[in-house]
Amino acid sequence: MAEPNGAAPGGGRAARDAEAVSKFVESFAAQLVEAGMQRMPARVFAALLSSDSGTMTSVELGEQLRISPAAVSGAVRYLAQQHLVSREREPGSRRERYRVHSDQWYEALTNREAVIKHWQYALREGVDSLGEGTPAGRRLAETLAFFEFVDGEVALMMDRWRVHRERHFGAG
Amino acid sequence: MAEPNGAAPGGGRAARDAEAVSKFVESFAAQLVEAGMQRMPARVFAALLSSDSGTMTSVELGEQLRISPAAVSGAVRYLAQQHLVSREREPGSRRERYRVHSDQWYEALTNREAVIKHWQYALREGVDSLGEGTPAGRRLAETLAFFEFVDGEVALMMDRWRVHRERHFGAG
DNA sequence: CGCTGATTTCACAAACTTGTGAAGTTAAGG
DNA sequence: CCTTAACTTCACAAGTTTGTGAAATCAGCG
Repeated sequence: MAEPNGAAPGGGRAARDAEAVSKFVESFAAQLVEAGMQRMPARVFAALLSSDSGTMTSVELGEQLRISPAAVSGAVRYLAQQHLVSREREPGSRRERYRVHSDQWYEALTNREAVIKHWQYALREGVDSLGEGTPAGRRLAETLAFFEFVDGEVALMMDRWRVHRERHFGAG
Repeated sequence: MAEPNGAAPGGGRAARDAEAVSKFVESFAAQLVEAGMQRMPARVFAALLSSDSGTMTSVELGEQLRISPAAVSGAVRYLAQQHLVSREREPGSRRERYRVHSDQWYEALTNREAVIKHWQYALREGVDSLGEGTPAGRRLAETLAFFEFVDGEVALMMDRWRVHRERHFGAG
């Protein structure tokens, strides 16, 4: 049988408690679902996050999560599109490995670039069609200003985070 | 007929272009849906946002959005729970008004207090059950540190926003 | 180049969500 | 207290989403 998570029992380190891992995976996935991610991508992502190597194959994911290859395929496609995981072909094998980059995933969380732009566009439309001078128009203009403010602030915050991270966790 | 949005035609100001308002309401609601809000709450909220007085009655909402009283009821209950709207009883009437506080709603967006706490709890559980010393445990610890960092930064950012807002929009 | 194992695509059944009509509850005003 | 308008609750039908099995496609390797 394949050894999930790159930690082979008897391989020099105590075997991971499969049940504890699974418990974490499911509860973390539940958080992701609550935050709007679909169930399968959430579970796959959580499983990858909790693997020591940060990579798992399709088969390993299917076994840990008890889902079909089709479900793994769909989840991975979604995660790759969102830049939350990358795909690697193992040289000399037709097997693929999916990898989570620990430092990229939460950056993606804050990279709402496209999303923020859509909000700003919708709000600008609103200000125009309701009229700048109307109370409703002014309310929307203020909301728009808030988004513009946040947009800039988040970029600065991430710069500070990288410094903070460097200090506490060493170079990436 | 009830006059939606508190702007009575012939009441001294040009009548709002009902179709333009509706177009904005639906497109803004679509953004909210994309961001994870259910359809009805999103539409009700967008309608309130685009009303001049910032308040609408159940009947007005039902007419503008073409939905049943039951749908209005459910949507409003959800929005009130999320502190996105408040309910007011008109004195001397059995009719209720629902109000959006322009400055409260985007604050609520960033007040992920409860949500952030859940994430932090889930991640701490994960660090514990996977082991602080393992690669996976370290990955989770770093993610947890990120959330803690963001938590603090967002609070500071909102302080700066209030100053910025005061300057550009005058006192609330 | 065909064999074979890995991954993807596709149609569908099951499960879940959503909004409605209708009945039920509440409270203002006679 | 009875009437009646306003709001809420509830069961259900319609619509949507989700994950699966099976078939199809892809890519090493002999």
